[in-house]
Amino acid sequence: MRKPCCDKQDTNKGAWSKQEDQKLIDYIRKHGEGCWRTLPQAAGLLRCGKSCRLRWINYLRPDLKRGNFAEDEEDLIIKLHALLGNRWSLIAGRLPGRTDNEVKNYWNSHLRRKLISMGIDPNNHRLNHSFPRPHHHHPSSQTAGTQMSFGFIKSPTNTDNNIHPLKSSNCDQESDAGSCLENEFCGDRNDHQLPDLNLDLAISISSPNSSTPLPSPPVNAKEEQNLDEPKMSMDLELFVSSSPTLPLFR
DNA sequence: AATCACTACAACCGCAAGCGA
DNA sequence: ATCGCTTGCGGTTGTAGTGAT
Repeated sequence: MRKPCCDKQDTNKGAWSKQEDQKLIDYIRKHGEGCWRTLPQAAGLLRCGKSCRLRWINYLRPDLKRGNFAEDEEDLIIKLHALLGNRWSLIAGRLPGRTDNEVKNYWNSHLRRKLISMGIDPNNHRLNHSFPRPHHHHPSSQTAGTQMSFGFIKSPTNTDNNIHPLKSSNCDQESDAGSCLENEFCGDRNDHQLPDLNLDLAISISSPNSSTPLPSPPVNAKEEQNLDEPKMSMDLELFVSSSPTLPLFR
């Protein structure tokens, strides 16, 4: 077993009781999210600040959506994962009402498996010949019927922190993920080496009434949380330029 | 009915970044 | 510059729930 994160003997651990939840909610309603270190004592909770913060962010916050992920959310997570890797907080920042923990769990329990079953390596979003090959992609053969597009691959020598876009995701209009990937990566193209490219990520609202993308979101995940993002399906748009690479992430 | 295997998700931990003294 | 504290992130674990045998 691991060592406890708090040295205090008298802090509760494990599942939260309703009374504890209520104390935390009441305190934050009155005083707002403040110093997590001192919050437990001030709120009368026998928990460490870290535990309170996690409970609030992942479970108690009033703006959480909860419930099943919609198809467009799945699609967006996959696209963002291809672009960002395991930057769960950044990915969650693009999904209103979702937390990094929720996205991470959903990825690990659903989406990873889904990609693997389609013959796609979830680590690099490539067709993986050691995984089960996708049968020739009838949309109906996909469990959720999700239309997905994967416009990105990693260079084989790169880590998650260095993922290259191969092409913007315009192939999703007529083909599903597998065939899109096949078009992109069939043959020996897995060895393709790509130059460093600058990425500019933007979300646009795929509502019939709004055809113009929103301005590029701030790169800081905290600032992203403050965006007044409409709760509707979104399309991911990538702008690839040859300008010097800008720091996108911390 | 009992047991086992698997899944989903809440919660924990260690680490690193950020920031002020 | 560096030290200590706090916060936030990502990886991992624990466990309740559910289906299969």
